[in-house]
Amino acid sequence: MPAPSSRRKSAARPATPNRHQIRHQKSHTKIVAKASRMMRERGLLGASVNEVMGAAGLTRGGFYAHFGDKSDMIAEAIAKAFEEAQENLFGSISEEGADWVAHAAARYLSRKHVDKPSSGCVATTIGAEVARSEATVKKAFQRGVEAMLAGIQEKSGGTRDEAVAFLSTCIGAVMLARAVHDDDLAEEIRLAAKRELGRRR
Amino acid sequence: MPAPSSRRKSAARPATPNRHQIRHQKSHTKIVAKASRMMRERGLLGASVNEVMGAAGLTRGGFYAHFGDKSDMIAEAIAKAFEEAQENLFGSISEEGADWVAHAAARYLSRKHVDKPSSGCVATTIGAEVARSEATVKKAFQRGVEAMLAGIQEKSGGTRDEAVAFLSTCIGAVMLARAVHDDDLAEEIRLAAKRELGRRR
DNA sequence: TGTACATCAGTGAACGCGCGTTCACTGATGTAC
DNA sequence: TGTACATCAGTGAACGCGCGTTCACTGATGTAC
Repeated sequence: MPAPSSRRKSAARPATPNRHQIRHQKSHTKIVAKASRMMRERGLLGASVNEVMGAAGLTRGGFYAHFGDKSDMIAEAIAKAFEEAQENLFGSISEEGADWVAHAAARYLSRKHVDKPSSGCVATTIGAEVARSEATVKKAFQRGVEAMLAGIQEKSGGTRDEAVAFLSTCIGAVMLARAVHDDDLAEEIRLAAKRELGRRR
Repeated sequence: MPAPSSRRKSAARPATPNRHQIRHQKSHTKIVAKASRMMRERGLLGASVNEVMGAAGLTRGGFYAHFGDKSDMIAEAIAKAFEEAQENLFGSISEEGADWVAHAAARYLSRKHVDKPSSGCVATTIGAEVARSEATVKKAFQRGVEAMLAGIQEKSGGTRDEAVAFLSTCIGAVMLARAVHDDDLAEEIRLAAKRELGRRR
């Protein structure tokens, strides 16, 4: 759900927000930002309400003035995470077409992305948990995936099928590289996927 | 860890197991089997000791006669799950080379596999959780991944890079298809990945 | 401008619950004589 | 073959803990006169 955030029955908001509203909005933004990072670091279950609120400088009691339940927060955090990740991973690549694909693959399959899930792609860290979550969460996830696919297809100039395969390969490879025990194998997976995606032009 | 299963300091086992040992072994096998399914259905955290033991027809107290801690059980369950999944997904495909790839992709990316995670590939369901788990678990996962990669490369006759990309694409696509809200989009992702993998020969 | 009351965002203690783990135990099986 | 004791696998109550959620509250801000 976008944001039924307010306690009130929500009569149309006045043009200029007052200080209560500003404070609420700032807190809301901070909670979602912290949730979106913590979620990627520790998973949906690992990002507990108490800890997310603490990271945002608040206490747990205030949570339900912002969200109906934990799933609502997760849904917002997913939307935020997709925006951020799409910017980090695919933003400011000047090339287009086949060259874009190679650059995007190199960015997605960079050592940095594998090593730092907290600012990376949501799909690699919580995809499986989303699959077991309720509709609100799955819908937010779907919107993010569709945005990524649309972006990939536009920039790469390829088919929809190619965009799907590209994203799937990226996600699978990063997840495998993170899950495996030895760094050598992790690197091998990462680099193999990067080479394979770079070859397709 | 393979199986430090016994309570005793484990003097070499006698050639013929007695009834105590048979019972213990049967329970052990059943616990691991239930864990391996439950884990894929609900995730590592979702497969609680209590519920796994209950599913195996036992009570929670007996758990620590079989495993040092929950991670040990998870590690064994992962090994079991990889064996089972590799048989289900890639077993008995008579074709070889490029034809094997198309058949294996069709099997991995089947509607059935997407709809039934409990007997499917472990990587799609718990990969991200494994990445956050301790060494025992990651090592078991790694062994499974290496076995799959070796199997793929042998049967497909392709390069190691191609095997890595193939597996990554399969895993990413199935995870996405499960996580997304609308069935239409799920099917699109599944079929797109299947078509793309089938084209490569 | 000054006062009295309403409304707001956030606090912190409390709730019921399920988690992983421990431990004194029970009843079946194995072993020694 | 029969008896006494040891050893086994599994039981079930109990532990401390963190979870999501609720609620009476506090102090800051907004509003009416």
